[in-house]
Amino acid sequence: MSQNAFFETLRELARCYQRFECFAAHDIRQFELTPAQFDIIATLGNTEGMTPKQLCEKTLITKGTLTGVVDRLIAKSLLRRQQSKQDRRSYIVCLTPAGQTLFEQIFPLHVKTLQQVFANFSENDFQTINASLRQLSNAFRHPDSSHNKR
Amino acid sequence: MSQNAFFETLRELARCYQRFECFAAHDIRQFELTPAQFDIIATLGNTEGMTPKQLCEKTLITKGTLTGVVDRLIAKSLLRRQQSKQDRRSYIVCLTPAGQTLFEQIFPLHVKTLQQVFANFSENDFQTINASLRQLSNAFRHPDSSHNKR
DNA sequence: CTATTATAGTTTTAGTTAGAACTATTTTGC
DNA sequence: GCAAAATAGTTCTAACTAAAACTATAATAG
Repeated sequence: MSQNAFFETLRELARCYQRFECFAAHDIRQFELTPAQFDIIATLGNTEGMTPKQLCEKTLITKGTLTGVVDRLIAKSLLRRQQSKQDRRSYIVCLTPAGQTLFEQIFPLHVKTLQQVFANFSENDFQTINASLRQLSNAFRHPDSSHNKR
Repeated sequence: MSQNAFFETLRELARCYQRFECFAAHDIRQFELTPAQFDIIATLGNTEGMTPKQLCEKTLITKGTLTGVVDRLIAKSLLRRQQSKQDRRSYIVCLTPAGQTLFEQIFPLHVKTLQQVFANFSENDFQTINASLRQLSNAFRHPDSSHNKR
């Protein structure tokens, strides 16, 4: 069983991710947003807007899911759709003024929380952690190549 | 912006976890199970069964969710509920013979896949990665203590 | 012993999720 | 230029998700 050291690692990975989600959700819920909704708002902040396809790539939300998340944010008047001139299948999603205002409230606050969380991390810590995460990520995209869309 | 090195790390964490989920789902779906269902089956394998509470702790599935997942596995005749004698609020969940058979098929196969994925990882790699993940996890349970249930 | 409090599990709600099938448009190959 | 293939987004389905409110039972405190 000791040759299956990956069990421990996978458990740690899942726990780590879940704690992060749970932790981040705390800040976010105070503004009546869900984590997915926050992800979209934060991604669109300080941009001229982008297509759903670009949003999917940046946020790791899949396209079928994105439609619904964007719909709900539009219903809250935080986003709007803007017709694209190059491609009639597509459009640009961007923040409304209300969305912009919300972004300016919530984003700095969230950054501040994270700065506190990571206050004791050194440059070197981050490099080690990133290397670890990349090594893991790469392992998961390896075998069949029929696996894995990301 | 360079002082906010954590952005990169958080993105890597999310990507890593998602790739793992997506990767693991591939094996699992071939047996008509969802990741959450597999998690339960794998946890109950080689045990005498356990209470929902214990299952929640081991699998990171929350209690409200667990009820539904267990219900669906019972509907597939892979699990059964067994009344507890000590506590009438509770019961024991365990594999049926069919569940046991499925476990014996799918679990070794999944382990084998993972062994391939991690074939090039050394003992030392795992230690480094685990240390990284624990450092991250600990950061997320720190601040208010009002955060974080896990 | 009884009232209070805690715990085990369920239900409800609103939302996210992946995957697959679908529509509309664009791009490509011949 | 037109048929075939690719791409952008939507819709549909089944399931998972967290959180909160709920029911039933157990443990505790006075």
